[in-house]
Amino acid sequence: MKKKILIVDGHSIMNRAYFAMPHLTNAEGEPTGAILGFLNILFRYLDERSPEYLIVTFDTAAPTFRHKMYPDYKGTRKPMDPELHQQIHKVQELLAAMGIEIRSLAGYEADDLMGTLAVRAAKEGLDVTILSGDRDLLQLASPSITVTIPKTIKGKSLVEEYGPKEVKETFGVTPEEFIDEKALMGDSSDNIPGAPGIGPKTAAKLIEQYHSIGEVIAHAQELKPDKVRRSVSENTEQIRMSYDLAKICTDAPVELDLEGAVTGDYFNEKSYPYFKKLNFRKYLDRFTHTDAAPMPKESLQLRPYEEIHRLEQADRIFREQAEALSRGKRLGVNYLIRSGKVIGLALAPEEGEKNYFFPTAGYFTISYFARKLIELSDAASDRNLCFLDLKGQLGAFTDLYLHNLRQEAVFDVSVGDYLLYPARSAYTADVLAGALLDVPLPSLSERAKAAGKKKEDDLLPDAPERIEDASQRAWTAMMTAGKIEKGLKDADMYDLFENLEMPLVFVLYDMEKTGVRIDADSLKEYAEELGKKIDALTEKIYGEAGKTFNLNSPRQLAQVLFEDLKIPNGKKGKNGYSTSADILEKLANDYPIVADILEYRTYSKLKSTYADGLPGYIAPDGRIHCHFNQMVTATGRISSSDPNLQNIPVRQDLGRQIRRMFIPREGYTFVDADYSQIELRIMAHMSGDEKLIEAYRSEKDIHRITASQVFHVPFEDVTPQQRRNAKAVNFGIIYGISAFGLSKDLSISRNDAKHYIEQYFETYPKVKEYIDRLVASAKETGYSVTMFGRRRPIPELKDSNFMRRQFGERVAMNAPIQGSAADIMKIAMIRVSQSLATSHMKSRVVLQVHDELLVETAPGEEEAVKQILTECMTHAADLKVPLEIDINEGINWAEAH
DNA sequence: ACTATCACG
DNA sequence: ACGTACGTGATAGTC
Repeated sequence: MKKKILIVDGHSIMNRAYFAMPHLTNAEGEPTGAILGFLNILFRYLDERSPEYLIVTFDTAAPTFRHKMYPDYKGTRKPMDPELHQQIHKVQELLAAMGIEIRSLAGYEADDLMGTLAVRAAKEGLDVTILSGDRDLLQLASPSITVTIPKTIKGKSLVEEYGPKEVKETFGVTPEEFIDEKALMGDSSDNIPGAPGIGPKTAAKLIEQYHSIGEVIAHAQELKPDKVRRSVSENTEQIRMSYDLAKICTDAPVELDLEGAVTGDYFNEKSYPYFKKLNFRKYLDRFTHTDAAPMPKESLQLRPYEEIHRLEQADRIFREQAEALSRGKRLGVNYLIRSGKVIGLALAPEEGEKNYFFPTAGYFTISYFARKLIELSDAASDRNLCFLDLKGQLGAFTDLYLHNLRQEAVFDVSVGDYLLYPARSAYTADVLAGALLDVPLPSLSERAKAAGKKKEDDLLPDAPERIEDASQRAWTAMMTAGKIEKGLKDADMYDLFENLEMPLVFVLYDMEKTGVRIDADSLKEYAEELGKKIDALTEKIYGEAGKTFNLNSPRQLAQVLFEDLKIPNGKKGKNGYSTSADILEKLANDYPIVADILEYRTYSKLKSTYADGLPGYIAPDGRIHCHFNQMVTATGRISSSDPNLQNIPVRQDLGRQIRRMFIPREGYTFVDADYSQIELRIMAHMSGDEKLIEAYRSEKDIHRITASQVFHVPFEDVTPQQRRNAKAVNFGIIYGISAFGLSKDLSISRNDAKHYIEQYFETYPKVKEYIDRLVASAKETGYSVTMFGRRRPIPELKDSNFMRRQFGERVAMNAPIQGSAADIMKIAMIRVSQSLATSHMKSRVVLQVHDELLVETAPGEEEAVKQILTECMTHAADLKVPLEIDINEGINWAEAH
């Protein structure tokens, strides 16, 4: 077996990866897509073939010998996208850290370098593969040199491999003749002139007949037609020069250093920080050890932990830390919790060289921890008791103790960092340590993999990896708190953090802990009914289609509707026909099968997501405890998951039945309050448009008033159609208006939509000024701001891509409005929760759905709850228009809403 | 793991 | 010429 060498065309593979991959970024917002694509292509080959040697080549910026020969060489080439340029630098650093041989040569292109290295390696008896995105390299194919070109067809990555035989078969010329062909036809991307008037077709024909430019030129006079004959005979010099430009040099002044090119373990200590920074999970999982060498610039050292078993020792440590906290020093705290059970507590003191871990099993109780942490919170002189994802930690306290924890002493770095960077994918220790401290901290799942486990769940509850992880979480909280605090203060968001987001952590924890009761029996009955309807409809649809197929498969459905039944289809999307509701609705009147499918979709959604899905979340207490996520949305809203209780059906009767199954505990009732058009009211307030403000003060149907004013008709004469249109425009403004979006929503022409928008802005000129101001300000500062100072960075506004820039503008219009509404609701929630607590009421907020709060109300507290909700919600902010709510009581959620 | 679809505000 | 309404999460199918 011959030994194998892989020679990679760095630039061209990066280029290919850049255009094939979506725009990915790491935690710092730096582009990483092309690098990931590059690695995917590279490792696809390495994993499959395991070559003994590997060299990656890159071009240099310096002019090459070709420029001397022909100054216009590559003269028409556009400058590289800066986003790609940046990544080429980074991939070179990464490859170097991995220990991969990188070669480039001033005065020569990577092609020449590859050509030379390939020929020398072949001479050494190696089996050579060149990996390039570029067909130019095909001229190098020989019995021992294969040229491999990665291809992406419909998202699938494949490779094409060319030896001399494949080149001849595919292109009809030998590798050597490739050069001759190019010399004749030229190459616009490299600005190689070739023979004017001779394109790919003619060139191929000439080479097929004469095999080389020498022969073509020698027979110039015989060539036909006249045009070709003249072009060749008048441009012989230019053709010869083009040949020299096109020919890849195979005797560049370089040595083939096989020793440096030996392949090895690329997932090593040196490369770990680079992968960590890039945040490529796929490759991070390949590391078998996670003790990374520090980054070159890095001086921070990770700390070891000491496990404490003796009570006196623990008491002493807590005493010392209480004293340190009173002096303003920080302390990082992290409970190790595993499926609800506390395994231990980790502390990371600001002073000292080690962390501590206190295990529960046989040594300490959770009451001891809770008492000590309460003492620490009392001792703290500042918000210097630091946590990471505090809400996830509060379960380690029992209710009584939690009540005594001094909330003003705690700092949740995850929440703080979310305010600064609301677009991060996660706020875990490894992400924060990487982004803020430049420390490559392994995630727990990496630790698990390095310990030989398949996933982190396979680690025992008290595995050393988990303890180490807890210790580093505490450390990360302690270490990042200062930077985050400063960041928040510099951005004028500390008040928002202190008085809104931090108190909200406790409110959301309470809501999750309380949960909401659900009637499992009714849900089951409902599921059975739906099942019958679905079965009947399925049969009916199969009959109409004349065949059976999987109704849930959009692909198969599209095949049946648009190909078998030949129903006229709107348009083909990227991956075939769309079968989405808005397309099908337009066909439902003419085709009964389409109407049935829409009905089927409704039932099947209700059944799978709600009727069948929700029961799996019912806890032993008969209630669902969803998660209210505080660090997910870019705008400041809360999200709900596991399950999502913010998207329970309400708009249609059948779906709304599910809300009947959300019930209060025995003897209690539900009181539900929701803001009336809070976002439009915010817009009226922030724009200061007198007419719009007046409209809200009049307390009449706002969409009707809008219609009346925009379309110049008396209030009483507004038609339902006009009201609908006005409503759509109102929403459009909030979403970041565009004629296209509005036209699609209303199924009207783009011109009509544009006209509506113009009329709207004429009616409310200050709204126009306001949204223009939002965009201008976001462009200037790079972020949008809500009424309460919450920011959303909008890097899309600076994007080179027009579409993404447009998106940035819509975001700049929407985020302050949606975000201000979220701020106001959060203020209301905190006040409601505090009111209920200080008056020692038993009623509890159980759900929040963006503009709605659901309170499980104890008997006798109904009126008080209504009063509290009304007071807290309507006075959460002082706007130029009233903040109104609708409020109702009922024995289930549907009735209360 | 990604895409299409659809539930909510 | 480009190809969009803003913000979420769950499910099923397909790769």
